[in-house]
Amino acid sequence: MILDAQPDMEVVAAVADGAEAVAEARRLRPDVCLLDIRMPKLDGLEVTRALAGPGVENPLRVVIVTTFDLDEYVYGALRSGATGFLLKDSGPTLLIEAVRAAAAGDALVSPSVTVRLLQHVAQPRRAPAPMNDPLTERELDVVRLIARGRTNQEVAAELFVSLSTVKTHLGSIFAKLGVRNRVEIAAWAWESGVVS
Amino acid sequence: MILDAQPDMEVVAAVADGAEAVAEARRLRPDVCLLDIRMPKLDGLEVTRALAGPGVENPLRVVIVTTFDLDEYVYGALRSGATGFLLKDSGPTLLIEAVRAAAAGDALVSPSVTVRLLQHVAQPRRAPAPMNDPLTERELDVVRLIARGRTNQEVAAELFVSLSTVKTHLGSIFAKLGVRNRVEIAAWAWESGVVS
DNA sequence: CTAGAGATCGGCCGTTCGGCCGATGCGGTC
DNA sequence: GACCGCATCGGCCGAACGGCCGATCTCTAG
Repeated sequence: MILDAQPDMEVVAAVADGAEAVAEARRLRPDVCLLDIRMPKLDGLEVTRALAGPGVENPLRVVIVTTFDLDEYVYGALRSGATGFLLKDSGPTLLIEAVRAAAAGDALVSPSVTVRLLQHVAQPRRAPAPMNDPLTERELDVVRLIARGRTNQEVAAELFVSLSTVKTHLGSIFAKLGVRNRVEIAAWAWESGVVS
Repeated sequence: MILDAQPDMEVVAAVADGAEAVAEARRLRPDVCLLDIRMPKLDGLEVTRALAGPGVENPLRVVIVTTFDLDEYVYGALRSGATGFLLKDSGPTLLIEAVRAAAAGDALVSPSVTVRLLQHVAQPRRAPAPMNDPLTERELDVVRLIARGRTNQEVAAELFVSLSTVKTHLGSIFAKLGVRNRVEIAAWAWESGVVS
């Protein structure tokens, strides 16, 4: 009703489950699809992948509308190809704007969800592990290369030092960060924004 | 005018440059500040850092409103502490919603900007290996644990399988992702959002 | 019924990792 | 001059990793 009341919008179909959604969307090819996540037969993420996922030739614009504000849903939806993510408490104004944005190829995400997305995009360096002892600049060089998957040998070559030196630095990093292997170094580097 | 017409909003000040913005915002402490980026004396990003940047004790909510749709502005604004980013062509509806969201501690970003942010958050882009072959659910279980720094032995214990099984899965993952060691798996997991 | 994909296991073997010892130089500070 | 943090190197060794082979079991699709 909200959308049909808009002069520039028309609701062309309403369906009861995910399988119907895929069938009707493929038949009618609407400008925008609104999908709930929890639906019978196929859930919203699977429908999204079918209609707009990577590898689909003429992807439709999909806006997810759901009551469930879970991070796994958000990332799942966006990775599946959704161009919008709305919580059902967003009000009619945002719903209309989200559809209009999707039709234009843009994306509108609920403000309460956006604020969490931005933390992942723009987080300044904050160590997840309590770091009483800061890393030296040289140790950070090693961390950055380790986090990109380089072996000790490759790190040594890229920093123009010997393998022994790299291993010494690694030992210091292990002690300072309180981690036990190089993958935990990589995880720390990604979480703290040392690499991105 | 647009904002003052809202029953739940009141414009308490309007200033001519960045220096004034900082002074008035500190004096009046409004619920939300709207800032342009290009301003005399201090630009919007510097003002944002002063009012809402990392390390500020009682940060204000800042919404950037600008005509310049540049990635460096977007990321700069969000890293500086902005809780919203609007383009001036967004229309009055989104402006009102952005202010309302900011007042609630949420964040609204222009749809045309959001669509680019989402590509950075949700698109697993990997030049050498565009993943023609998706990982199975079990392989993803292994990836998630590996990315958190678990050893093969620990992964085996947590998944209730043998060490051999973990190594077999790892071999498949190496082949599918086109990587050479477990740290590159971790890096892929963080980049693609499999872990966060 | 058959073929294939996926999950599960085992063994062998060379490479890499990480811990632990020690050592040298270089630049600061007290 | 003495001390100390930092970067640089070396050797040794056990554990972990990763490649390569083959194998069984289940489930699904044709």
